[in-house]
Amino acid sequence: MGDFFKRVHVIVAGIPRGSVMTYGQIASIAGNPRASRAVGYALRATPSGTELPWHRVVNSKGRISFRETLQGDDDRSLQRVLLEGEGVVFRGSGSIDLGKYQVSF
DNA sequence: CAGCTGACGCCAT
DNA sequence: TATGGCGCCAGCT
Repeated sequence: MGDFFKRVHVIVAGIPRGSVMTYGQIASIAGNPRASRAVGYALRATPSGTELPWHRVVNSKGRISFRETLQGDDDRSLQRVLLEGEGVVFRGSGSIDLGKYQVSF
């Protein structure tokens, strides 16, 4: 794992409960404003079992990118369920209000 | 060393 | 609003 992955890990670990950050934002803070894809790769490569709040990372449109069907609930992703569990409200279109939940620095 | 891939972003249609 | 195409960068083969 490169240094970039480590930084992404640290940044994501610091996202407060009930808030989110975008891939681009994380990439920027990590040092490479255009490495948003690499951020997704970093999260995907993260071994399960860690307590990394990966579900608090969404794309620039405030939408979920990675969908994992949940047993008995076709149209909902695990990520969405986890966020709703923290109080994040999804709009009918399936997006969240970034202006309200995104962490700002 | 040279592609290939992806939990993305941005702009044109 | 919804798609589609292309650029980007780090890791993997």
